[in-house]
Amino acid sequence: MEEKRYLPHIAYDSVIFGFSGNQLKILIMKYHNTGLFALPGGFVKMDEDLNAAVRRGLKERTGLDNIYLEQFYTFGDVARYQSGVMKTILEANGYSVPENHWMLDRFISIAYYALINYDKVVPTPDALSDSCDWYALDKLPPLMQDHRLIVEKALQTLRDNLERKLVGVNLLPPLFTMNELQKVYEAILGEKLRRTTFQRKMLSLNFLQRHDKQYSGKAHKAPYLYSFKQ
Amino acid sequence: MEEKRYLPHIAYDSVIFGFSGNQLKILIMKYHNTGLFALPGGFVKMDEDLNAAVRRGLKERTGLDNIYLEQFYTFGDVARYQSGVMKTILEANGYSVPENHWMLDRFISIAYYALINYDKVVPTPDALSDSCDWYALDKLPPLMQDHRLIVEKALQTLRDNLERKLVGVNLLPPLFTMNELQKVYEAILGEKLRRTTFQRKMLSLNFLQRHDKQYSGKAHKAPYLYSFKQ
DNA sequence: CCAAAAGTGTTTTAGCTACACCCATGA
DNA sequence: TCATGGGTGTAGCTAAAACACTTTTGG
Repeated sequence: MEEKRYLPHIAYDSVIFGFSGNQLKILIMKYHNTGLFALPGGFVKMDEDLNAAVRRGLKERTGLDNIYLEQFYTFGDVARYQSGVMKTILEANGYSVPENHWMLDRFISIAYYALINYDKVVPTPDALSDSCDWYALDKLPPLMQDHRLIVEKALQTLRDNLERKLVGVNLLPPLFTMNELQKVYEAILGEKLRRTTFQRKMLSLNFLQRHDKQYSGKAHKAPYLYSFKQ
Repeated sequence: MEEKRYLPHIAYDSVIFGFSGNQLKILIMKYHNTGLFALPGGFVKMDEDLNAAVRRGLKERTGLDNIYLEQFYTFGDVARYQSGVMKTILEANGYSVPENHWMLDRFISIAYYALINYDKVVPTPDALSDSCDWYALDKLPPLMQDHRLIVEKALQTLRDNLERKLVGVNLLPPLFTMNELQKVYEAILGEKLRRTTFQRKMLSLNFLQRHDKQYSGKAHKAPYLYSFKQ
């Protein structure tokens, strides 16, 4: 955490999406003894690529490599930064903070969103925080600074990209039912979709591989299992 | 240009699109005595919003306020920066540059694209450059650092946004013919479009206002003039 | 046999393409 | 009256939506 190891004035924040219980959820950190909630973020080392810094942070918080990751906006308003907030966090962790500490400066933040398989993640807090947990999008705690805005822009970008990119492959396990895939789309779009239309559209896109049926033990026809081709 | 006025390690670059002679063109600067070509860019003042810094730079280079502006990516690789290039530029302008000059450090660059009305612009070079001129996209000079990549990503983003955003309104004068609008779309997409299909699609989108015909003096039916509604 | 969910066949609708035709204009 | 480019009508095709129907499963 000492000065000169990281680029000053530059940070990143990540909106990490997972899917569980038919809901879209994101990872939120809680800082020690402050009641402050924040997106997982971090800094860029002097000799480190920006994208590599974000992947390093994701690895630390989720334990996962090779995450689907997309940069979507850089937040650079002066007003987004209040130096008092960071001072509170550092002092609550027992650091004595000089007035000119580099972490109290103004920061620009490059924001990314990530899509991961919920079941494979072990959320891990960092040194400054006492928890790192999943929160459903409609039950987020109040977030510090402009992090709420960052989440909303991430979700908007994800919606805009939904038709162009293969989103499901990153949020679902290797085998899944058509109904589960539909629930992912509904959670992202925030609206119900027609079952039959959805099924035909997905099949027509020709990226699904059909496998044996799954017998759920329920009193109805067993659904096929699917995986993503290639 | 002195230290402490600008945020270190942070720059922006802008891809400024204009439309003329049925071609898409962008503004390129040439640095004094170096043969180096670059995108118009700049730095962010300590107490200035990032977006405001970019608008300030655009105003200086084009004379225009209220430009259509969109941030599309932040370039943060270590390899994008070679300190020798900036040193060459500064020395060619008569500055004696100490080894630890802030402009020789590694920079992250936030990239924007702008859409402007070609006819309203007076391209203006800055203190370090001896020209600021329009270049057609297929006749760009070799650009320094990763600026070529930035241009290509800007064009790709513009294409992706073409269906979702009102692009023509920023590139054309207030009154224009359907044929001129089609030429804009063709220049952006890099392909020919069908005349009749294009006309009907644009009219069906319901954002065009039809005005009196324009008598061109040519030996054929005079086309209607259009403007964008609202 | 029934209820519930899955899968598919059929009809309807909407949008796009291709082609044709007519119109207006100045030489 | 001719060539040229502009505007629109129409038939045909394709993809999506809407609806209905059948199938499979466990109680």
